[in-house]
Amino acid sequence: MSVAAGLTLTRSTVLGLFFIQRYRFLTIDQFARAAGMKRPAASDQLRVLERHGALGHFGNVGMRGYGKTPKVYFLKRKGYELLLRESDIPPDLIGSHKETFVEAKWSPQMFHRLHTVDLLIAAEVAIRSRPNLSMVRTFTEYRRVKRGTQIARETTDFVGTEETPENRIIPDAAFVLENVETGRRGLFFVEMDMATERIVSTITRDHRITLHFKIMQYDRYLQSGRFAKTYAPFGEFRFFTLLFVTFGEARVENIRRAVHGLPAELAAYYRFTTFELASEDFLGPIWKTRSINDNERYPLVR
DNA sequence: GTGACTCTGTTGGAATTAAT
DNA sequence: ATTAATTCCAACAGAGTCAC
Repeated sequence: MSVAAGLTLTRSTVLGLFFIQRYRFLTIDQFARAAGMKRPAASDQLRVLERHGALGHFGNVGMRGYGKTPKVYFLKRKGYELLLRESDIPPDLIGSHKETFVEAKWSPQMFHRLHTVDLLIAAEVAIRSRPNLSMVRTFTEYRRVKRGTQIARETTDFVGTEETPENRIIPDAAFVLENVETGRRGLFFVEMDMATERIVSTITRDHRITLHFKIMQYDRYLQSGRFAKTYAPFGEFRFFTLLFVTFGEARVENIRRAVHGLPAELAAYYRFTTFELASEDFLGPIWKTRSINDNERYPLVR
Protein backbone atom coordinates (compact mmCIF):
# COMPACT_ATOMS: atom_id res chain seq x y z
CA MET A 1 0.00 0.00 0.00
CA SER A 2 1.37 3.41 -0.79
CA VAL A 3 0.22 6.86 0.15
CA ALA A 4 0.51 10.11 -1.78
CA ALA A 5 3.12 11.47 0.60
CA GLY A 6 5.59 8.80 -0.49
CA LEU A 7 4.99 6.88 2.69
CA THR A 8 4.50 3.15 2.40
CA LEU A 9 2.58 1.05 4.84
CA THR A 10 3.26 -2.64 5.15
CA ARG A 11 0.89 -5.10 6.72
CA SER A 12 2.94 -5.20 9.87
CA THR A 13 3.11 -1.42 10.12
CA VAL A 14 -0.67 -1.21 9.85
CA LEU A 15 -0.95 -3.84 12.57
CA GLY A 16 1.36 -1.82 14.81
CA LEU A 17 -0.59 1.39 14.16
CA PHE A 18 -3.78 -0.40 15.04
CA PHE A 19 -2.32 -1.37 18.39
CA ILE A 20 -1.18 2.19 19.06
CA GLN A 21 -4.78 3.21 18.47
CA ARG A 22 -6.08 0.44 20.72
CA TYR A 23 -3.77 1.18 23.65
CA ARG A 24 -3.33 4.93 23.00
CA PHE A 25 0.47 4.78 23.18
CA LEU A 26 3.26 2.24 22.71
CA THR A 27 7.00 2.11 23.21
CA ILE A 28 9.23 1.00 20.36
CA ASP A 29 9.58 -2.49 21.84
CA GLN A 30 5.85 -2.85 22.32
CA PHE A 31 5.22 -1.71 18.75
CA ALA A 32 7.80 -4.25 17.56
CA ARG A 33 6.11 -7.10 19.40
CA ALA A 34 2.60 -6.12 18.38
CA ALA A 35 3.59 -5.71 14.73
CA GLY A 36 5.83 -8.78 14.64
CA MET A 37 8.99 -6.83 13.79
CA LYS A 38 12.40 -6.68 15.35
CA ARG A 39 13.31 -3.58 17.29
CA PRO A 40 15.41 -1.68 14.71
CA ALA A 41 12.79 -2.19 11.99
CA ALA A 42 10.08 -0.96 14.31
CA SER A 43 12.22 1.99 15.27
CA ASP A 44 12.76 2.88 11.59
CA GLN A 45 9.06 2.73 10.81
CA LEU A 46 8.08 4.80 13.80
CA ARG A 47 10.57 7.54 13.04
CA VAL A 48 9.40 7.76 9.43
CA LEU A 49 5.77 7.89 10.53
CA GLU A 50 6.56 10.60 13.03
CA ARG A 51 8.37 12.64 10.36
CA HIS A 52 5.24 12.44 8.24
CA GLY A 53 3.15 13.76 11.09
CA ALA A 54 1.25 10.54 11.70
CA LEU A 55 2.69 10.05 15.16
CA GLY A 56 3.82 12.14 18.08
CA HIS A 57 5.90 11.09 21.03
CA PHE A 58 6.77 11.81 24.63
CA GLY A 59 9.40 10.35 26.92
CA ASN A 60 12.97 9.74 25.76
CA VAL A 61 14.19 12.17 28.39
CA GLY A 62 16.49 11.78 31.32
CA MET A 63 14.86 11.20 34.66
CA ARG A 64 16.33 11.22 38.17
CA GLY A 65 16.63 7.75 39.59
CA TYR A 66 16.23 6.03 36.30
CA GLY A 67 18.57 6.98 33.46
CA LYS A 68 16.54 7.56 30.34
CA THR A 69 12.83 6.94 29.92
CA PRO A 70 11.58 5.03 26.89
CA LYS A 71 10.24 6.90 23.91
CA VAL A 72 6.49 6.53 23.75
CA TYR A 73 4.62 7.07 20.50
CA PHE A 74 0.98 8.03 20.13
CA LEU A 75 -1.29 8.45 17.12
CA LYS A 76 -1.97 11.95 15.85
CA ARG A 77 -5.12 12.86 13.96
CA LYS A 78 -3.24 12.44 10.69
CA GLY A 79 -2.06 8.96 11.67
CA TYR A 80 -5.54 7.97 12.70
CA GLU A 81 -6.91 9.03 9.31
CA LEU A 82 -4.08 7.16 7.63
CA LEU A 83 -5.07 4.02 9.51
CA LEU A 84 -8.74 4.45 8.57
CA ARG A 85 -8.02 5.16 4.92
CA GLU A 86 -5.18 2.81 4.11
CA SER A 87 -6.06 -0.29 6.06
CA ASP A 88 -8.84 -2.79 5.49
CA ILE A 89 -9.62 -2.90 9.18
CA PRO A 90 -13.35 -2.18 9.76
CA PRO A 91 -13.77 1.38 11.12
CA ASP A 92 -15.89 0.21 14.06
CA LEU A 93 -13.03 -2.01 15.18
CA ILE A 94 -10.62 0.91 14.99
CA GLY A 95 -12.89 3.20 16.97
CA SER A 96 -12.69 6.96 17.22
CA HIS A 97 -9.63 9.08 17.64
CA LYS A 98 -8.67 10.31 21.09
CA GLU A 99 -6.32 13.25 21.47
CA THR A 100 -3.35 12.26 23.55
CA PHE A 101 -2.60 14.41 26.55
CA VAL A 102 0.71 15.83 25.39
CA GLU A 103 1.05 18.04 28.43
CA ALA A 104 1.29 14.93 30.62
CA LYS A 105 4.64 14.02 29.02
CA TRP A 106 6.05 11.67 31.62
CA SER A 107 4.91 10.71 35.09
CA PRO A 108 5.99 7.95 37.47
CA GLN A 109 2.66 6.24 36.76
CA MET A 110 3.84 5.78 33.20
CA PHE A 111 6.07 2.86 34.20
CA HIS A 112 3.13 1.03 35.65
CA ARG A 113 0.95 1.72 32.63
CA LEU A 114 3.60 0.57 30.22
CA HIS A 115 4.00 -2.68 32.15
CA THR A 116 0.24 -3.19 32.05
CA VAL A 117 0.30 -2.65 28.29
CA ASP A 118 3.22 -5.09 28.07
CA LEU A 119 1.00 -7.75 29.64
CA LEU A 120 -1.91 -7.05 27.32
CA ILE A 121 0.33 -7.23 24.27
CA ALA A 122 1.80 -10.49 25.55
CA ALA A 123 -1.78 -11.75 25.81
CA GLU A 124 -2.64 -10.50 22.31
CA VAL A 125 0.42 -12.14 20.79
CA ALA A 126 -0.24 -15.43 22.58
CA ILE A 127 -3.88 -15.39 21.49
CA ARG A 128 -2.92 -14.62 17.91
CA SER A 129 -0.87 -17.80 17.74
CA ARG A 130 -3.87 -19.92 18.77
CA PRO A 131 -6.50 -19.89 16.02
CA ASN A 132 -9.30 -21.10 18.30
CA LEU A 133 -8.98 -18.03 20.53
CA SER A 134 -9.96 -14.44 19.96
CA MET A 135 -9.47 -11.28 22.00
CA VAL A 136 -12.95 -9.78 22.11
CA ARG A 137 -12.27 -6.59 24.01
CA THR A 138 -9.66 -5.00 26.24
CA PHE A 139 -10.07 -2.37 28.95
CA THR A 140 -7.42 -0.35 30.74
CA GLU A 141 -7.41 1.77 33.84
CA TYR A 142 -5.89 4.76 32.05
CA ARG A 143 -8.46 5.07 29.28
CA ARG A 144 -11.31 7.36 30.25
CA VAL A 145 -14.94 6.99 29.27
CA LYS A 146 -18.05 9.07 29.85
CA ARG A 147 -20.41 7.59 32.42
CA GLY A 148 -23.41 9.86 32.37
CA THR A 149 -22.02 13.30 33.11
CA GLN A 150 -18.81 12.02 34.72
CA ILE A 151 -15.62 10.95 33.05
CA ALA A 152 -14.39 7.76 34.68
CA ARG A 153 -11.59 5.30 34.25
CA GLU A 154 -12.70 2.56 31.91
CA THR A 155 -12.35 -0.28 34.44
CA THR A 156 -13.94 1.54 37.39
CA ASP A 157 -16.65 -0.46 39.11
CA PHE A 158 -18.14 -1.05 42.56
CA VAL A 159 -18.06 -4.15 44.71
CA GLY A 160 -21.46 -3.47 46.28
CA THR A 161 -24.69 -1.78 45.38
CA GLU A 162 -23.61 1.47 47.07
CA GLU A 163 -21.38 3.57 44.84
CA THR A 164 -19.19 4.79 47.66
CA PRO A 165 -15.43 5.34 47.59
CA GLU A 166 -14.93 2.32 49.90
CA ASN A 167 -16.71 0.14 47.38
CA ARG A 168 -14.80 1.41 44.39
CA ILE A 169 -12.52 -0.97 42.52
CA ILE A 170 -10.27 -0.05 39.60
CA PRO A 171 -8.51 -3.01 38.02
CA ASP A 172 -5.39 -2.11 36.05
CA ALA A 173 -6.81 -3.88 33.02
CA ALA A 174 -9.49 -6.29 31.90
CA PHE A 175 -10.09 -8.37 28.83
CA VAL A 176 -12.64 -10.73 27.36
CA LEU A 177 -11.38 -13.87 25.68
CA GLU A 178 -13.47 -16.07 23.39
CA ASN A 179 -13.03 -19.62 22.25
CA VAL A 180 -14.42 -19.25 18.74
CA GLU A 181 -15.01 -23.00 18.41
CA THR A 182 -17.24 -23.31 21.46
CA GLY A 183 -18.42 -19.69 21.57
CA ARG A 184 -17.61 -19.52 25.26
CA ARG A 185 -16.19 -16.35 26.73
CA GLY A 186 -14.06 -15.64 29.78
CA LEU A 187 -13.64 -12.43 31.75
CA PHE A 188 -10.19 -11.62 33.14
CA PHE A 189 -8.92 -8.80 35.30
CA VAL A 190 -5.26 -7.88 35.53
CA GLU A 191 -3.34 -6.42 38.46
CA MET A 192 0.21 -5.34 37.69
CA ASP A 193 2.19 -5.09 40.91
CA MET A 194 5.32 -2.99 40.57
CA ALA A 195 6.80 -4.07 43.90
CA THR A 196 7.75 -0.51 44.65
CA GLU A 197 6.67 1.54 47.61
CA ARG A 198 3.39 3.19 46.67
CA ILE A 199 2.56 6.58 48.11
CA VAL A 200 -0.14 4.98 50.25
CA SER A 201 2.23 2.54 51.88
CA THR A 202 4.82 5.19 52.72
CA ILE A 203 2.04 6.95 54.60
CA THR A 204 0.54 3.92 56.33
CA ARG A 205 3.90 2.13 56.66
CA ASP A 206 2.23 -1.19 56.03
CA HIS A 207 2.62 -2.70 52.61
CA ARG A 208 0.70 -5.88 53.25
CA ILE A 209 -2.47 -4.18 54.34
CA THR A 210 -2.95 -2.46 51.00
CA LEU A 211 -2.34 -5.63 49.01
CA HIS A 212 -4.50 -7.66 51.34
CA PHE A 213 -7.22 -5.06 51.03
CA LYS A 214 -7.01 -5.07 47.26
CA ILE A 215 -7.45 -8.84 47.04
CA MET A 216 -10.28 -8.67 49.56
CA GLN A 217 -12.02 -6.14 47.35
CA TYR A 218 -11.83 -8.63 44.49
CA ASP A 219 -13.39 -11.28 46.75
CA ARG A 220 -16.28 -8.93 47.41
CA TYR A 221 -16.46 -8.11 43.71
CA LEU A 222 -16.74 -11.84 42.90
CA GLN A 223 -19.48 -12.35 45.46
CA SER A 224 -21.44 -9.22 44.55
CA GLY A 225 -21.96 -10.42 40.99
CA ARG A 226 -21.88 -6.82 39.87
CA PHE A 227 -19.15 -7.57 37.32
CA ALA A 228 -21.67 -9.70 35.43
CA LYS A 229 -23.96 -6.71 34.93
CA THR A 230 -21.13 -4.32 34.07
CA TYR A 231 -19.65 -6.64 31.45
CA ALA A 232 -22.97 -8.05 30.19
CA PRO A 233 -22.60 -6.33 26.78
CA PHE A 234 -19.54 -8.51 26.17
CA GLY A 235 -20.82 -11.87 27.32
CA GLU A 236 -22.54 -13.84 30.03
CA PHE A 237 -20.15 -14.23 32.93
CA ARG A 238 -20.77 -16.20 36.12
CA PHE A 239 -17.27 -15.52 37.45
CA PHE A 240 -14.04 -13.82 36.53
CA THR A 241 -10.38 -14.65 37.00
CA LEU A 242 -8.02 -12.15 38.56
CA LEU A 243 -4.52 -12.31 37.12
CA PHE A 244 -1.98 -10.94 39.56
CA VAL A 245 1.43 -10.24 38.06
CA THR A 246 4.52 -9.16 39.95
CA PHE A 247 8.32 -9.30 39.83
CA GLY A 248 10.11 -12.38 41.04
CA GLU A 249 8.95 -15.74 42.32
CA ALA A 250 9.71 -14.75 45.91
CA ARG A 251 7.18 -11.94 45.83
CA VAL A 252 4.56 -14.24 44.32
CA GLU A 253 4.98 -16.52 47.32
CA ASN A 254 4.96 -13.62 49.79
CA ILE A 255 1.70 -12.36 48.41
CA ARG A 256 0.13 -15.80 48.38
CA ARG A 257 1.10 -16.17 52.02
CA ALA A 258 -0.19 -12.71 52.89
CA VAL A 259 -3.69 -13.47 51.58
CA HIS A 260 -3.75 -16.96 53.01
CA GLY A 261 -6.49 -16.12 55.52
CA LEU A 262 -9.04 -15.17 52.86
CA PRO A 263 -11.88 -17.59 51.99
CA ALA A 264 -10.46 -20.75 50.47
CA GLU A 265 -13.48 -21.35 48.23
CA LEU A 266 -12.57 -18.24 46.24
CA ALA A 267 -8.93 -19.21 45.76
CA ALA A 268 -9.59 -20.81 42.39
CA TYR A 269 -10.57 -17.48 40.87
CA TYR A 270 -7.07 -16.11 41.31
CA ARG A 271 -3.89 -16.64 39.32
CA PHE A 272 -0.41 -15.45 40.22
CA THR A 273 2.74 -15.28 38.12
CA THR A 274 5.84 -13.22 37.44
CA PHE A 275 6.14 -10.50 34.83
CA GLU A 276 8.94 -12.39 33.10
CA LEU A 277 6.89 -15.55 32.62
CA ALA A 278 3.78 -13.62 31.57
CA SER A 279 5.72 -11.71 28.89
CA GLU A 280 7.15 -14.92 27.49
CA ASP A 281 4.10 -17.12 27.27
CA PHE A 282 0.95 -15.54 28.63
CA LEU A 283 -1.29 -18.52 27.90
CA GLY A 284 1.25 -21.13 28.95
CA PRO A 285 1.32 -23.18 32.16
CA ILE A 286 2.74 -20.40 34.33
CA TRP A 287 -0.10 -19.50 36.69
CA LYS A 288 -0.40 -20.49 40.33
CA THR A 289 -3.69 -20.32 42.25
CA ARG A 290 -4.21 -18.51 45.53
CA SER A 291 -3.99 -21.60 47.73
CA ILE A 292 -0.56 -21.70 49.25
CA ASN A 293 -0.54 -25.51 49.23
CA ASP A 294 -1.14 -25.74 45.51
CA ASN A 295 2.17 -25.31 43.75
CA GLU A 296 0.95 -26.57 40.42
CA ARG A 297 1.18 -24.14 37.48
CA TYR A 298 -1.85 -23.94 35.25
CA PRO A 299 -2.51 -22.45 31.82
CA LEU A 300 -5.34 -19.91 31.57
CA VAL A 301 -7.26 -21.92 29.01
CA ARG A 302 -7.33 -25.56 28.07
C1' DG B 1 35.93 10.88 35.79
C1' DT B 2 34.82 5.72 34.61
C1' DG B 3 32.05 1.89 33.79
C1' DA B 4 27.54 -0.12 34.07
C1' DC B 5 23.07 0.67 33.56
C1' DT B 6 18.94 2.81 30.81
C1' DC B 7 17.50 4.26 26.45
C1' DT B 8 17.57 5.93 21.00
C1' DG B 9 19.23 6.71 16.26
C1' DT B 10 22.49 5.61 12.33
C1' DT B 11 24.86 2.73 9.14
C1' DG B 12 25.48 -0.66 5.81
C1' DG B 13 24.35 -4.84 4.05
C1' DA B 14 21.22 -9.25 3.56
C1' DA B 15 16.81 -10.82 2.23
C1' DT B 16 12.49 -9.95 -0.13
C1' DT B 17 9.57 -8.02 -3.31
C1' DA B 18 8.41 -5.43 -7.52
C1' DA B 19 9.44 -3.89 -12.20
C1' DT B 20 11.15 -4.45 -16.65
C1' DA C 1 15.93 -13.58 -15.46
C1' DT C 2 18.05 -9.32 -14.07
C1' DT C 3 17.81 -5.20 -11.93
C1' DA C 4 16.01 -1.84 -8.68
C1' DA C 5 13.73 -0.69 -4.67
C1' DT C 6 12.07 -1.89 -0.08
C1' DT C 7 12.17 -3.87 4.12
C1' DC C 8 14.43 -5.80 7.82
C1' DC C 9 18.14 -6.36 11.05
C1' DA C 10 22.88 -6.71 13.64
C1' DA C 11 26.29 -3.85 15.25
C1' DC C 12 27.62 0.23 16.85
C1' DA C 13 27.65 5.16 18.36
C1' DG C 14 25.44 8.76 21.23
C1' DA C 15 23.02 10.51 25.29
C1' DG C 16 21.35 10.46 30.03
C1' DT C 17 21.95 8.82 35.14
C1' DC C 18 23.93 6.22 39.05
C1' DA C 19 27.45 4.16 42.05
C1' DC C 20 31.95 4.38 43.00
